[in-house]
Amino acid sequence: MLTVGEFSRICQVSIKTLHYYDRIGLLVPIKVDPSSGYRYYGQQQVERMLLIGRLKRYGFSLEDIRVLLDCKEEGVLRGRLCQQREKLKFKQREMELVISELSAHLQNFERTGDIMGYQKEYDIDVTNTPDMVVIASRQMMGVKEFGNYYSGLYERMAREHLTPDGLRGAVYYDQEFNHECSDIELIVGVRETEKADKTMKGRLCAKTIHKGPYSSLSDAYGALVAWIENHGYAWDGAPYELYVKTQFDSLAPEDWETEVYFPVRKK
Amino acid sequence: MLTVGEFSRICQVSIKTLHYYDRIGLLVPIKVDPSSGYRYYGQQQVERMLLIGRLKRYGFSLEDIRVLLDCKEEGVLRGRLCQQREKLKFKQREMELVISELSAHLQNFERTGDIMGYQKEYDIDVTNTPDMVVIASRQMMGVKEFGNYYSGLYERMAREHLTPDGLRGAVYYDQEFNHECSDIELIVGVRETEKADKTMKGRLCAKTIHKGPYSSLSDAYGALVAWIENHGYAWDGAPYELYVKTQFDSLAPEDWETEVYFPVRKK
DNA sequence: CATTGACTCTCCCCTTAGGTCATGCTGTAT
DNA sequence: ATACAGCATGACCTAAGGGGAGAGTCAATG
Repeated sequence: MLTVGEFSRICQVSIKTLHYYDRIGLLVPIKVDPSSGYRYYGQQQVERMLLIGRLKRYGFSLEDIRVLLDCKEEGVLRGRLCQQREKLKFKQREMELVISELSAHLQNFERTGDIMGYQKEYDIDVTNTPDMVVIASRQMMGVKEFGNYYSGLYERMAREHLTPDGLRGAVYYDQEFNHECSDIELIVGVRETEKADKTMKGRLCAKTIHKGPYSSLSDAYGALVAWIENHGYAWDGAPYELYVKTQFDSLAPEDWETEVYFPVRKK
Repeated sequence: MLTVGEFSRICQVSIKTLHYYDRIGLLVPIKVDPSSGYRYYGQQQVERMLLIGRLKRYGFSLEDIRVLLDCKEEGVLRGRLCQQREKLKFKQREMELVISELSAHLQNFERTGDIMGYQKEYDIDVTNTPDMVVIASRQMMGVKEFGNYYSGLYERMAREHLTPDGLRGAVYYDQEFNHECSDIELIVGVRETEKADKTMKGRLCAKTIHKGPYSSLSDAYGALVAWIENHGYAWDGAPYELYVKTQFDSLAPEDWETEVYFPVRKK
């Protein structure tokens, strides 16, 4: 039997951490002296503690770890580990992207001496957009669930024998932008007018093209809004994006292209 | 002038976030109606908000960002960006390591069906260690500051014309392990007995070799402690590590080797 | 003018994974 | 018996907001 101090030295974790793990039920001492409250740990708990440390490095939350360790099915365990590996790989790719973004920013900064320089390079103009015949799916959804809902639309297209015309986009109806859950309508352009959900009437829009990953899309929004204000227009309806070049064209995120439209009227 | 709602839609951040940024002084509306408390933002603040979002992606804390944006010197700004890029690259390398560790773990798990299998592969035995003639530097230090203190020792070796014998290690005196700040003594073996700080007398130790990055070193500690208990020995003194193969031998972290020693006596 | 509905305000509590005192009790060695 | 190391609990703190309650405000409509 080991006291907290001994146990903490062996496992290389702080006593506070052990107190905490006891409190949340992740690692409960085998014995607690009822009169003094002293905690005593057993040999075999060293193993558990080390495993906890490992899983923590793998990026699991303590809650996840508790569930994992209490779960006896080997398959589930293996599944969760695999899944976590994929998550880490994904995060790594994301980080790669951020680094390249930062590098580009730095270059731009050194060239122009303006820390916001990159943002002024949007070409913006006002056009009358053509009508778009689309099927649509409007829902409260998070930005990350786009994939799920899009696949729903494509499934439906297959079922109803619709022909895509290459148009893909999203309309943002929401008043306030919320990363996790917003009122968003995904649209896919189709040929069959009669079977489509609706025709989005052409209208006057301020438009620009955003090149690069979606993480910096809001730069385009900012540029557009500034332009609209400065050129005597007023914002008039839900903005939308069309995804012109994306990962589905097997392009790297730096080469993606997104058109951003803001419906406007002359002030 | 824009209301919070409008501003939040344009910049794609939540109203809550804007409230928060106002509160911490990171982005203060150009006007606040004194009677109603309503916030009004200006055009030019869109730019600032977007830049904040960017810097946040780059991994800066909001406090950092506030300082950065208020700092007018271009050089400082560029320096911080460069520095942050290096930090991100470092984190990326670390993540790479974790992924490879997880992959190895998974393989081991699938082979043995034992989630702790990897941990049982330490070869442990008891040896009488030889005397070690060392110069030493004992301090409260964090694990990450090893580099600083080691370089101090090497500097001193150069100054006093000491000859290293290839031994490098650290003794852990502390009762409780604390990542940030522990009582650790760094030691470097030298040839000149008379000029050395001390001779660490050889004595009975349980020993094992840990292969791989330092993040999983505590596995070795755990294995040793379990072994000591199970084989009728008692722990008797401050444990220490010797770094046998490290990054200074230009090896990848997977190939590093560390010897871990626990002084023991027969029970 | 009054009402409605959308918008906004502040205030308070909650999250993760513990860290940092402060104060008081316990165990053991001398 | 006493000193001192070790241990306990509890309160408060972190970063970056999210969620909700309850109340006030703005603009358009009847």
